[in-house]
Amino acid sequence: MCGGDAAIVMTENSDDGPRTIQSVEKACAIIRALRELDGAGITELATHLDMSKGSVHTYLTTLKRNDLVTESGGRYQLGLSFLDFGEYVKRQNLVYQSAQDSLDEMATETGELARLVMREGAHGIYLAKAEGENAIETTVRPGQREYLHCTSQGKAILAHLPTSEVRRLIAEHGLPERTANTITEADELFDELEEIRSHGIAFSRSELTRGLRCVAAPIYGTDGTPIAAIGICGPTSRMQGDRFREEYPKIVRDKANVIEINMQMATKRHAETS
Amino acid sequence: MCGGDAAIVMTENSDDGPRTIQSVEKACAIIRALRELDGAGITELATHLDMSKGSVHTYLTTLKRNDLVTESGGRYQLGLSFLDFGEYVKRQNLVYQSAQDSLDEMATETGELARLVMREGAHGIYLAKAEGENAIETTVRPGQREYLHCTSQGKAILAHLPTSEVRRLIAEHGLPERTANTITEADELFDELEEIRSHGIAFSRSELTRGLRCVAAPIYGTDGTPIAAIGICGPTSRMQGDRFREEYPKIVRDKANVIEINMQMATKRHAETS
DNA sequence: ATATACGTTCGGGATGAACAAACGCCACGG
DNA sequence: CCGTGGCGTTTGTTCATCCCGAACGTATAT
Repeated sequence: MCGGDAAIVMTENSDDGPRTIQSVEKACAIIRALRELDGAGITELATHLDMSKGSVHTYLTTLKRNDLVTESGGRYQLGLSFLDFGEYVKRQNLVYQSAQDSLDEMATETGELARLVMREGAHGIYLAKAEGENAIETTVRPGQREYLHCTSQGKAILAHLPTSEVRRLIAEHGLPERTANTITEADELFDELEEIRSHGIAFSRSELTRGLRCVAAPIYGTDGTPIAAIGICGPTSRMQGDRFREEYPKIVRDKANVIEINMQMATKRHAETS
Repeated sequence: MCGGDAAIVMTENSDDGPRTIQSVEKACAIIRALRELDGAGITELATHLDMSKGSVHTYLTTLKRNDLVTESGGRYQLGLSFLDFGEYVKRQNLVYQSAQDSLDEMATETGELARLVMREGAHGIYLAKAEGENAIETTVRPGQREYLHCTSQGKAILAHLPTSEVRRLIAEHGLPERTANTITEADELFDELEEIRSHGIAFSRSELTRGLRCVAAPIYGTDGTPIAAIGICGPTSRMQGDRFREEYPKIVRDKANVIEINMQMATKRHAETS
């Protein structure tokens, strides 16, 4: 036998779940690092990620060949291809396609800011907005992620997910605190979700930004689970009384419904052509 | 000797240039395929890419863990993280930051569509636009790539690159034909570039879209090479006479200059703070 | 009920990724 | 002018890792 007894070595992915390609994980780590560092050199990345210089170099060459990173003068940065993919992902998204018109209408009818957020796991991802005449300016950027439990739109989604699913998300991600108003206790969250269900609408209470108030409603996918949410956001001063309690909730619910119908029609159309 | 004569095997990356990580190449291929196919199942991808099902599954699991793809009901799609990265890449881009205001001004002053294109290799990447009162609608989307030789903005960049570099690009990519008006002969291209240099401005001649005309000027980076271009685009009917030959070229050149200065100031500021 | 198609899991063997060290290059500074 | 340090790049070798193929479980359709 060549080599004598085979030493039983600790191969395999330790144990953390299903098999993964470690090279791809490393490539993803490099991409994330390039973002965090706003671009970097090879040595910098190597120390940051605890890899050998040679190895980092090979990875970067590969990513560069695939246009995911660019290099100039020894400095590597994320490439503009991401912009291309990002636009693609957005436009190909069914909710985005179906919501565009309704968002615009919401904005012009209310004069405020209308927003679309989509769920991905425990996060809500801000997809699109439409600005009314008096719309506030926000620093939120498309693609930005935020935990569902700390935005009104996120809570609108959570409220209509199965309780077991919500518990799973809490167990997995906890309830990270974002501002002093963030709900950090599970019981408190469930009370709030209960209230949202009874109203059919989620209100925010300045959880992320002081003085900002939102009215949000969920959008259901074809499978009956909430997959997104739309909302109207404005300053507390204008988001009050009847408008805040009756008018805007009605608008938001109506538009959410229109969007759902648009989505259903689009899926039907798609099924027919294939 | 363990194993007898070692069979000399053809390992290594065949020969095509520098070493790359093949797993990462495959991951990139999968990402591209998911885009082409607008999402796909595992078997579909496996046949499309000529890989084994098991292998594709492992890759997709890895990409899913890193939020680059999402899965629902056995159907895999590119994830919304790309939107996040795309926005990041855009906003972190120095040219984009410096050009925003100038673009808006160009649009309001002319009433037409103002555009910003950035170079990446042999391609121009459409980065941003500003719409004037009468701006035409285009189907071009941020992040979209087009060869430099078939847009006015691309030619504005080419004209001010070293001739050797232009030759290299032609040798590597050729001059693919996009419409009947595309320049496909190197000599013809060099004549046109010569003319652009003498005017200091690039005019389009409906190369990509019938009835569309542009006036474009390059934007130089700190190293003295053109790295981007801005342009005013409108219908041939309005892009005529003095406006087309004098007024708009002047505006475009001026704004390009402002953008260059903005960029220099930004880099200086950045250097100081570090 | 049977068959087909699909996603998933798993072992074993070949391939390829990682390391480390050396190299070339440039910019400083002695 | 040469030495020195920092950087990106290259390369040989070794061992881990990824790939294949085949089996399994499940859902859907005939």
